[in-house]
Amino acid sequence: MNHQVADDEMVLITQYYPGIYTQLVPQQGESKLRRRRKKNKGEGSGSGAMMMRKRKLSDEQVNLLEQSFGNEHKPESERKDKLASELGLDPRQVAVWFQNRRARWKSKKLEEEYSKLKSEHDTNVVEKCRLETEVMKLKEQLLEAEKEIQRLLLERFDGVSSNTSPSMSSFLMEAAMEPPFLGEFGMDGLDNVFYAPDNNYVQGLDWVNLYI
Amino acid sequence: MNHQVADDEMVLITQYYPGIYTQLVPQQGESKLRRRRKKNKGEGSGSGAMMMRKRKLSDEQVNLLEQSFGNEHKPESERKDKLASELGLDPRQVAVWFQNRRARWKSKKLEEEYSKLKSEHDTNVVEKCRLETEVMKLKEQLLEAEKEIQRLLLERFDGVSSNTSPSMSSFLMEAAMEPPFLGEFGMDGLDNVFYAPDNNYVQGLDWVNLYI
DNA sequence: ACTAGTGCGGTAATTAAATGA
DNA sequence: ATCATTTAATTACCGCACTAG
Repeated sequence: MNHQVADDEMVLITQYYPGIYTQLVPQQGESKLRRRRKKNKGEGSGSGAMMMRKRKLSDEQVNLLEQSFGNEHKPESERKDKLASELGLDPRQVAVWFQNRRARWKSKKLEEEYSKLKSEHDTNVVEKCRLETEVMKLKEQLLEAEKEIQRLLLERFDGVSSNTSPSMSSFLMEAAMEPPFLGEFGMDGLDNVFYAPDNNYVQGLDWVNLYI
Repeated sequence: MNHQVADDEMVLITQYYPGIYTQLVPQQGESKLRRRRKKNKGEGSGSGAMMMRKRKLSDEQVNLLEQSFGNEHKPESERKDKLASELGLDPRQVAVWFQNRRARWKSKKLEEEYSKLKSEHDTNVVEKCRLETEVMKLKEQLLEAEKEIQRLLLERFDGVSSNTSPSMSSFLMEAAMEPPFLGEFGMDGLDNVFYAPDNNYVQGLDWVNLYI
């Protein structure tokens, strides 16, 4: 009960209001090639110099506006004017409403995209970790296999290093002779495309609440 | 030189303004354990109902406010009051300014965090792709190695399937007998921790400009 | 319990700069 | 190139919630 001075009451304000945008403008054909009247002649609607300013649209007004926004975020001026007359609002107010609504929509979208991206990112981090482990494991197995092959070959020829499939053996050699457990795997053709910050710290949305 | 219409002019407005917030509060000791009782006495300051309201802070005022914001995002009331008197502003305006500034800072921070996260995410996607390829390659090699081992073993015993190191062989078997070229690798212990949308579409920031 | 003070989210409105026809 | 519209940034206010005395 501390500040109900003039909640959604009228507040007297000396404010020039944008013209009346009366729909009784001589309709000059097109929908996009007219409309000016910024230098409003204050007398319009309110007639007196003072205008009443309602601060906060009624639920009904908001509902209709919101519904229209659902249909199209950026309606034509004609649509806006029609809305204005239907709602008993100044066309200017409707225009302003849509502008602010778009801005709101945008930042909301940003937040949504952020959390979506965040969860995606997190799964990828986990996945990446798993893949790295997988690679290490496979390299180790490959090394063991190669050792086994060497053992079998040596056992067979006892000192001679000629085998039956040289191309495959060298192919295996190449892979198995890499130093295992390294975490980096060549960066074959994708160097320097992105810098890799590699900071896998997963912070929540807490930063929004700490200033400094 | 295009918009000096009435930049920092005055506009008459009927607005009750919160009291004067005199800075002559008796300082009661601590820095964190006081602060309450601003006793603003509403009718104060303006007393007359009409107030002058400057419609846009001067550069100087904004500069000082911005500087203060750099020091601390959420200054004490006393600090705000001091600022107000230094700048010739209503303490209310200063409070409002800080509030709006914080909101702005927050959404800006959100945008920054978003693009940071985005680039991180992109590098991870690339990395993940690379690792998957690596895994496939290694599995293939492992399969080849296992075939080679089988070949050598068969060649040696000609029909009998007893080898010299059974544990290692089964260990290799397990890995090499998985169907290669599959793109999924077990999901060992990490199932259902995160749902994996797996949509690697990399959209830019274009969505911000398309409504509908 | 009561009350004042503050922060925050949401919203309305205005202005400057960018864009478009 | 003027005029109209849109976006981004600002300023301000309300309503709610929380906190502290």
